[in-house]
Amino acid sequence: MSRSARPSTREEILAAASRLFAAAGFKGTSLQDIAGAVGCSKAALLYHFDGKDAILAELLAPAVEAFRALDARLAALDDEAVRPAAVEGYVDLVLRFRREVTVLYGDIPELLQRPAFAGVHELTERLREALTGRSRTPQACAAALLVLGGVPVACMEQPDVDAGELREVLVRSAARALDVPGS
Amino acid sequence: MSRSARPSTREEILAAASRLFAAAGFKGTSLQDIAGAVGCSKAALLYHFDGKDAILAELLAPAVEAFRALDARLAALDDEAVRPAAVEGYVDLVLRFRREVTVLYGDIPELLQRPAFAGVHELTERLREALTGRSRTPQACAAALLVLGGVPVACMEQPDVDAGELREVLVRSAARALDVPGS
DNA sequence: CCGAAACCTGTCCGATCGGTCAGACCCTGA
DNA sequence: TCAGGGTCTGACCGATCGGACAGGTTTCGG
Repeated sequence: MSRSARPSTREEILAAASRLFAAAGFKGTSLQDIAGAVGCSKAALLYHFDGKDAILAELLAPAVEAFRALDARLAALDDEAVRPAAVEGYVDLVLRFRREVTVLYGDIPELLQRPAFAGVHELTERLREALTGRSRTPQACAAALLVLGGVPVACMEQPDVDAGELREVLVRSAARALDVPGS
Repeated sequence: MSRSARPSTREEILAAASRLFAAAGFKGTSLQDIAGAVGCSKAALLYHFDGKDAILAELLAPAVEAFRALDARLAALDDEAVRPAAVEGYVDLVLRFRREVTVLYGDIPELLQRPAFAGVHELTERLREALTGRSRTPQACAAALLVLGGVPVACMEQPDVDAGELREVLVRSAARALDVPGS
């Protein structure tokens, strides 16, 4: 009786939910969608899990725990050593839990497909090329995406900071990340 | 076109929708919520706009148009001049349309409040401090948020790139953005 | 003063959501 | 053989969603 020989329904549910949450977001995925992907009834999901939130919680538990472990590791370092360790640790964390992180942003793609955002995708694509100086090296692409995704977050999270000051520091940081000459 | 003597119902709807969309996301805001904030009936919204999507479209139209203008401006530049212009143009664009950009990420905060993400907010806060070396200068904070928001996007948008390679280039770009010594 | 257009409301609709429930179908150990 | 726990289903529920519709009220030009 090896418990992990065949994929149990429970594991199939988690796998399907992970895929669907990452593709269409948490809100954008209904229990019916998951049940359809697994090939069982919606009631079967709710037999194995105490609701939709419980599925999400179990799916993200390893990622959250790893985040907590990183936090504990960084807390033991002094102010000098903490910065490079935080950078490497964060990048590693995100890369290790790519799928889980994608769940967080999963609702955005569907939003971008609405008529209000018609053409924005192509604009973003060209902006990404402009940020790399129309180069295609992995280094340039990754840096461009870092700026593309980071600037809005930096602006959103600091709504009270003066726009002029924010502009100056963000342009400088972004240019450094991109290795733009003269920065 | 209506003359803007006092705020018309139509303008009140747009203002309330902008506020609510940014706070709770597009999906997270119902027509009933908007109507309640404005102080009118749900049917009144649908008299002034052809559905929920139309409200979003009108709300974001100026931002999309500005994005398009930036795209046209960048297209006329050569590969050398385009990079610094793209950086400044993008930062300016996002800062000018902070509210509109926030709508895109609006669904995330509510998601983060679910039990699955219990404690993650505090972890993120401490990680931000670690990335700045526990400093509080605006430059360091903005750079940390740029990295915090940019790394997941860079990982998500390049799912096929080898993790090891992505790790190396992201660590380097992030460290440069943060101005970490020895990068 | 009147009729039409603009504005707004209450009410209703079909669809879909997350979730509940009684019962049926196994498989297994006594 | 039968009892019982684990598994799963179909039917159903209340709530909420975006939206449609008929009709009432206000405003305004002729």
